[in-house]
Amino acid sequence: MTGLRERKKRATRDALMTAALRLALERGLENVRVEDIAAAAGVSPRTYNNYFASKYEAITARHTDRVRASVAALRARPPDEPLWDALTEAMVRPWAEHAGTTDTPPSPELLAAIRMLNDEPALRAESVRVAFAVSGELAAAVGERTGIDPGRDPYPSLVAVTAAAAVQAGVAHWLRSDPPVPLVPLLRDCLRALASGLADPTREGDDSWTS
Amino acid sequence: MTGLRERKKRATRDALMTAALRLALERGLENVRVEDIAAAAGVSPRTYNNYFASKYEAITARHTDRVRASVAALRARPPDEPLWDALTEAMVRPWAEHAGTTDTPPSPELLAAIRMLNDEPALRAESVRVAFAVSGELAAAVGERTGIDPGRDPYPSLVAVTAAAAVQAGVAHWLRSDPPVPLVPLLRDCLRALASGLADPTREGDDSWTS
DNA sequence: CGCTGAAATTGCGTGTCCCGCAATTTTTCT
DNA sequence: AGAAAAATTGCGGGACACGCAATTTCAGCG
Repeated sequence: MTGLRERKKRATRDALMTAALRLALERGLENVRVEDIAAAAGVSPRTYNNYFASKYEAITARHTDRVRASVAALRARPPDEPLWDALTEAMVRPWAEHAGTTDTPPSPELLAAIRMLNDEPALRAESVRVAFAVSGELAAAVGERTGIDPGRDPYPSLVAVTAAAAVQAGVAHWLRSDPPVPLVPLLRDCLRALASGLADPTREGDDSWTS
Repeated sequence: MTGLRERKKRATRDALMTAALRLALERGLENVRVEDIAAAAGVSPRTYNNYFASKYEAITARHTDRVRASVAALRARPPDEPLWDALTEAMVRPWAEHAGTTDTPPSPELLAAIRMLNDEPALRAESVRVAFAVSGELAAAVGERTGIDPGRDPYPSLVAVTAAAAVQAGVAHWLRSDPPVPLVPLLRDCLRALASGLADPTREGDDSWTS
């Protein structure tokens, strides 16, 4: 039972996020001012900055919320599950829900949004900033799961940051793929390749990319 | 034989970089304005923005130039060298030159600079922005070396972006390490772990971290 | 119900930043 | 030496982020 206060805050935040993303997609990123977003959400420009510290935060908020969800997803996996199984599921899930499966393609608007996030340098910088901030928590979760102290051994941080990077690379490749490739299997491939060694496939003895 | 024009441009760019970093270290990042940097370098504030598009670009320029150097270093490696040997050398070299070896510790000022780059969110964002921009070229270099088209196969991008991430993680761990750990061997360990699979060391069958 | 304290919204002002434009100075080339 | 090209500079505007204080809105209680 949440009070009216909290519900209103969430509604305002959501309205700002939605309006910001919609306007950015309609007009292009540089043709949107903070004033426009605030007006579209029905609040004052000053209130905008009470919710988001920069113009780009609101636009990337949906995406960065998904990233944050990955950490929670990892913590929600059964503790005895092997690390890379749990990590793969946790990283893939936020994308699986929205980006469609093999037979249900992603909505054009979502695709355009993700594309904009990857093409606009300012938005890339913002989302990567959050990704790195979150990677600390992700490393902590990996540390708990493996029993390795992230302060003493770089392994948890290494796993967290490279896994996040692998997802980034996978998404970027997905956006460029022609003909289109289903995202979720691609992400699984990337994470599997990461976990089993990124051996040069032009040399002998590796078959992780032939399946 | 370079003309006067080009030499002067390099000199002013270098003066701006140096002044920006020095002032940021002396006063703290938020207590330095573009006007101050320009004054310290002996140019007008307007000229500053002819060289750097943002206040933070100049401060991170030394570091981002190092990152760019990694790509050139990879391209300079002998073409028949195994991928991960070449990649490790290319990624480590820019750090090896400045961050000291086991017996020659890094200079305190450089350490403070790198620490600031990792602690200040604005500088992190700027350096990561450049890192990702460069990672495209790094992926291209990996593609050439392996003969794999980055547009068709995600492998080159995956290698490039995860290797960059591994270096980031290594540097971050190095900054936190107490007692201090020599950086170069640590980076080599991180890249070797990445290349040979980030298997969970708490499970059996992996010895890459015991050497 | 009405009151009181807490929390959120808002308006205003300020400092900073980034860039377009045109004028001026500096370098290069013949 | 003089013309062309390039860099520097001053000016001005647009936008952004934030501190501060006033106002409005909500929550809890007698």
